[in-house]
Amino acid sequence: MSVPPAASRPTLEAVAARAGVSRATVSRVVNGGAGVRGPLAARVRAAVEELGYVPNQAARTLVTRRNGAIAVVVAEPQSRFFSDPFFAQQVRGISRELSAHDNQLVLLLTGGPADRERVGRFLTSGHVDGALIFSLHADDSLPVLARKAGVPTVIGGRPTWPDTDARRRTLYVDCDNRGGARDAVRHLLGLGRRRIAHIAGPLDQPASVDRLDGFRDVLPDTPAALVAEGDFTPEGGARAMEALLERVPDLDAVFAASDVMASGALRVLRTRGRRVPDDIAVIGFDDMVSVAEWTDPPLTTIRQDIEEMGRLMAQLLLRTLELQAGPDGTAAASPIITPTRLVVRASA
Amino acid sequence: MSVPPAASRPTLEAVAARAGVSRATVSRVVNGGAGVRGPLAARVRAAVEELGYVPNQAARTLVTRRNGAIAVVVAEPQSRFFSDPFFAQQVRGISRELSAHDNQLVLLLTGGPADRERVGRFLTSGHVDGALIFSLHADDSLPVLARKAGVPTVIGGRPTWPDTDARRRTLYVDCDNRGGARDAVRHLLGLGRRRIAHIAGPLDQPASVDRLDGFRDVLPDTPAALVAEGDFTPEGGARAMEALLERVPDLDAVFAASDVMASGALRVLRTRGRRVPDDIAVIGFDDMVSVAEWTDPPLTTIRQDIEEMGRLMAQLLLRTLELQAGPDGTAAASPIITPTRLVVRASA
DNA sequence: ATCTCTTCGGAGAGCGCTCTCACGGGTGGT
DNA sequence: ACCACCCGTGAGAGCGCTCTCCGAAGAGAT
Repeated sequence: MSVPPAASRPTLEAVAARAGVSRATVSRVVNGGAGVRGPLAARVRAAVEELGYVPNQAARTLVTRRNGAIAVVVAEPQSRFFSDPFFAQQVRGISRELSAHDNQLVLLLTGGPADRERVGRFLTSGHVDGALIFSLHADDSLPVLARKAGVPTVIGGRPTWPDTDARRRTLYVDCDNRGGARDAVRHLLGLGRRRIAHIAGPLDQPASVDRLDGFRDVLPDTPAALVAEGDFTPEGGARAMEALLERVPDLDAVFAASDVMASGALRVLRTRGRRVPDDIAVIGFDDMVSVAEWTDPPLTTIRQDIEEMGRLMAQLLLRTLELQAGPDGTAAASPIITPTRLVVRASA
Repeated sequence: MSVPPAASRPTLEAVAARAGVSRATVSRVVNGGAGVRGPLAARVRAAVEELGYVPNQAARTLVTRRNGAIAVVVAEPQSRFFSDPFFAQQVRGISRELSAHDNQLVLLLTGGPADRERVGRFLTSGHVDGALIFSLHADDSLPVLARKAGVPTVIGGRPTWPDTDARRRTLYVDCDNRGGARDAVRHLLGLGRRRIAHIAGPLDQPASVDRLDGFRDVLPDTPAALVAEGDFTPEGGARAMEALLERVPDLDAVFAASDVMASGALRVLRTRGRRVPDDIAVIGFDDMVSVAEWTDPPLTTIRQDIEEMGRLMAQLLLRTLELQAGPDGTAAASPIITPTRLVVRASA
């Protein structure tokens, strides 16, 4: 029972014996070989090769307190995770950055609250060096859990929590939602539009709030009738568009808080015989290629580089880990806001 | 440098001191509490609570040689992984089963061959207890790598390798592609169809081959003109359908090796004015809800329970691990073939 | 009341690795 | 030629945990 059935994997000790050196020397060679003379190092490497030695990660972690693995926690129902291209792109960016620094990506999908507890245990028990958390909803306890467990964490998107001290120490990466929204509205103004409406996202999500705020920055006197709340689905966008047309029949431009909602709005406008952009200019947000490029007409939108945001999240976390391990006078890293860019296509 | 900046996490030792018992006793309590008298156990649990003790996984792994984590390796470009509902369902099944046994799912996406090497190292270095590998293509080295590293592995789908001894010891979960195909064809025969064509998947994938074999089991004398190869895309299905109509204008039924290809075929038939199922009956494979239920007419198909297959993969792996740890007279587990079921809708 | 059997709890040996420290032999300066 | 110094190597102490002994104590049998 104590002896594993298969031939046990070779240890450092075995390699050392084979090469006729000490454990310490083999360790040095395996970890970069600094401070070991050429020929000796070569002999060690040969022994490693012959025995097919691979370091035991658990033993290594036990002493270094480093794992080489980063958790990506997605607190969304799996269906959402797999269907929304947003996650795909973000994960790709993260994956790329982590690989480049030889860190493994450990993806944790948490469905129900029971899962959440298990994920919490996983994080605290030292499986990973840090965590990247996507929690789009306000009440999520996971980031708090991670903080209490002392697991360095970077959040995807601005947290919704009140602006306490803890909040200010929280790292996150988000795009400049507010600035992007301002650019969108200014673009519409530049086209000579004067009755500009906004289709907002669900206002319990910070991104929606920020985009609405950006809209209001430029058009502070907009009456409430010109703002309708959608839910980031095409249907929600369509419903909002209908409501807006009803309330303000002569509007001449719409800024939707997402491309997907804009596509729903476009459908309604087409049905109603309003020409885009001639009668009504439409502008979206996200620049989801699969959406914005395929609408009719192709959608003018505010581009955010989602993959880059993923990359930055990973980078930020890795840098934090480095600082933590380094000298005590820790200059903390800070949140990152990525820029957005207006992409002009046919709809505005 | 050797002292972590944050307050160090409490160890077993600390809990033991607090509870006034030995390390061993605390360990026993933490691991189920067998053989510790009630009141003492309670005292220990209180100490654990007060100190917020969480076991150090690395230390635990070092001695138990168990990790509580299973890798899911997807050797596909990420775009495919995130867009194909097949993976989503399978991962959901896996996730469910692993969670139920308190194992963590570690998702590894391998894009290029460079990644592959890194994944190989990850597997061998003892980060995980076992691996579930999806490698749809014949030449993939990953399962071989895993075998050499001594990492217990279960493959998703029948392996393509030649039927060697090693192959026979390989565990996998697949659905009864051949039997399902037979059912499909028999159903068409039962409807009185006599000129039945087959749109096959890419024949470098075992699933495609098996489905074609099933087709041939029932109709051994089918001329080559009645079989066209597609590529599991709607366009491929459409092209294959066109070729078949050209070669055999009077065919009265088509069995497509996937719902997605069948949807392409349906489009072509509609364009050509062939009524389904009156003129030509169509039957698919997979029962992808998002496809089969939404075609016009709704698609008769062969259902495979993909989520269940994922669950079974996880189960098979966990059982293998158990056997490996258990008594030496190891009765090996064996591959699993899940049943398929004919789902009759309107198209046949 | 004595002896044996059972159960509970403690002591201690590692798991495989990293890292500090001490030491030997070479180099350069004088 | 000597001393100071440094660089390359080995010895050894843990990292935090599990698990196998063993002894102590309580229960039951005679």
